[in-house]
Amino acid sequence: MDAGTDIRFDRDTSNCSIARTLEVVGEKWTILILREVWYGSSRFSDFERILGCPRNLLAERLRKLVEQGILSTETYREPGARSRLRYVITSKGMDLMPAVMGLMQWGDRYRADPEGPAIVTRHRSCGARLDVQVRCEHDHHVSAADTEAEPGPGFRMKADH
Amino acid sequence: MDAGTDIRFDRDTSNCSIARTLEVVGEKWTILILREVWYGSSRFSDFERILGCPRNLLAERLRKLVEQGILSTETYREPGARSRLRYVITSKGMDLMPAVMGLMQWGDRYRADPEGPAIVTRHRSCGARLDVQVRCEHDHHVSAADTEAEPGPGFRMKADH
DNA sequence: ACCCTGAGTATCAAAAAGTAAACCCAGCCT
DNA sequence: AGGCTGGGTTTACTTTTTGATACTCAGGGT
Repeated sequence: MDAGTDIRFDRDTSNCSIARTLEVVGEKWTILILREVWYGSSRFSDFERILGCPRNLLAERLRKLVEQGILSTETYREPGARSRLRYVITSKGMDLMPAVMGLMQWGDRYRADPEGPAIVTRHRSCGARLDVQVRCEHDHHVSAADTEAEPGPGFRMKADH
Repeated sequence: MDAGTDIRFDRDTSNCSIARTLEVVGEKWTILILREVWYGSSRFSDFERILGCPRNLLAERLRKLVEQGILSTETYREPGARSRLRYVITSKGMDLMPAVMGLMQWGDRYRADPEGPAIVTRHRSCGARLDVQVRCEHDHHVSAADTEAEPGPGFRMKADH
């Protein structure tokens, strides 16, 4: 392979989609907050109770997720109470769920309790169990071992090379 | 919904497959090490050069990944050099790739450079571009918004509840 | 025997996370 | 008007994680 386009050599890793995603969701608690949102929670106090995480970090993570457009806030009103904020997932946030489900699937497979997983996920419309898969444009079901990575349009080598 | 099986209430989060997976790959650098392995690197010095991460952390992460069976070590020998270790991904490690590709796909979509992604991935056998998808057992293509989570066999409420 | 190189360890300072507690503020209730 | 409550913010302190740098070690080359 030509060293000029060998992605294993001195490529510039500043334009990496994985690293950029981790900048947004790679901090402690963030993925777990998204898990709770996916499971249906939306209130600060619910996140706090279930996660058991420090309130200052929770507030900080929620702020960042809203800033990034992964969550948005809505006001709601329970009878006899004043209106409050709730955090709801946006479509941009929903697009993170395949990755989150991928982490869950791996945990179910390799680190589950003897009794089985705590949570099972289903296709709401038909009730069938879910599976995260890699497919190609020809709709082949692709195993990870049968994938390859090559330089794309934003590929760059390190400047000082 | 019955509070006794409402996963949003006081469930015991110690048996969570997402959290357990993050215990293994949730630290800084770990996912990026797996990215490099996926791109084809296998040597300590390659990881160090490309990631630019501290060597002690790199050593620690590699040790943990080997301990967990995600990577394994092999010895290799280049002519005129002594035999050394190389890190190769196991099938258990390969099963993490859908989650990693999911993160990449989100970054490609929402945080890409104007020029486009640095790396594109293909199905090696047919050359077509890849897509991470959620499917159900009936092989429907499922959108994240059309999923639901319910208690599974390992579900438990908090003890002190 | 001595130097070189890849692959790590050891050490320590800096940054981030965790913990605990006090404080704030809007608005419903009395 | 004053108290109460949910949903936070602020501050102060401890512990853990990260980052930078120096050091080690094993073996091959000369």
